[in-house]
Amino acid sequence: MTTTAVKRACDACHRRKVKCDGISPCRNCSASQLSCTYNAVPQKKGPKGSRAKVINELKETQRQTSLSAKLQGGINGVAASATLAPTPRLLTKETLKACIDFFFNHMYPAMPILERHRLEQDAMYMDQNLDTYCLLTSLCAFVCLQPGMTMPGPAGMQNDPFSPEMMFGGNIVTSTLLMEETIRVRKGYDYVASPSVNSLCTSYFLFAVHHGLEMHDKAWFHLREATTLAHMARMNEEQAYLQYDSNDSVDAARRRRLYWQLFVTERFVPESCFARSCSIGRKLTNLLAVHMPCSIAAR
DNA sequence: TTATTCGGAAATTAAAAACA
DNA sequence: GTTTTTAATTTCCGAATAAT
Repeated sequence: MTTTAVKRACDACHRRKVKCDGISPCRNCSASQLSCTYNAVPQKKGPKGSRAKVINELKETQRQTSLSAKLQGGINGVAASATLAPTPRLLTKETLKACIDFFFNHMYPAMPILERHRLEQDAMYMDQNLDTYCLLTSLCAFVCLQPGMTMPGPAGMQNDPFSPEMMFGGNIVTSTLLMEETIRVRKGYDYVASPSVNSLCTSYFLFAVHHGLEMHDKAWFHLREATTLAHMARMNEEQAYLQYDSNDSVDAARRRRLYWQLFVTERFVPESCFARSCSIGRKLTNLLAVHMPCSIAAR
């Protein structure tokens, strides 16, 4: 009945949800004096992962949240802690993007434990996956503690649910908030049963954040937790990597680096070091530069 | 009145599962 | 291998709302 859909609508028509004629500049843009661009990168269509994945995830989160709502007697005493579900809009897309950028621009060489493409793919579904959500909140908590990291402020958009003040200590507040969010949401699902690489990274970031905040006992706890999870995932056995090497070399490489990261951190950032305040980022950079084989640190 | 916004139906696409 | 089923993404219709 109607005209056939154009294969690609321009950015403005897409936003406005109006029919685009697909030429440049399109009629709508010309009419409203907008510059007609086609910059948006189309998402991959079609199912991702196993078919039942989403439905099972939804079931699981529903089960967990109803369960935790019952179990939770109110840890902080405030209404906000009635559930272990993620706090809506705590972690904005802008903040997340800024943190991911900062991580890969400044921290990645010292911690090559994330793979950018995978991370960005995963990030799109963080609302559906608690494991991913925790990884991202802990990553942001860690990144926003770093010297030189400025959080995206209210200048651009006005949606700033936890408005990070651009002054001293502002990032510490944000970091603490995100760290607590990670820990809280983590209680809502069983990340120990079959530890994923992401939950390992989450523990590692929790370690790093606590360390940065001078909470050394808890830092140590999370580092040990990460190590324990790594052993549970048999990351100390070379044989365990063989299956990944053939199927998913990116994942295998990540596992190897992560294991080394843990190994080096645990060995060279012992309790004695906790007594002194030092920038974990700088320290690890130095340590890893010396102790990590190039083949592993490379990329 | 016309212009704009946006919920959501329909179409499109691609991966997973089923089949031969 | 090919076909079917299913899920994710896209376009854009048309009702609701805002502007004039």
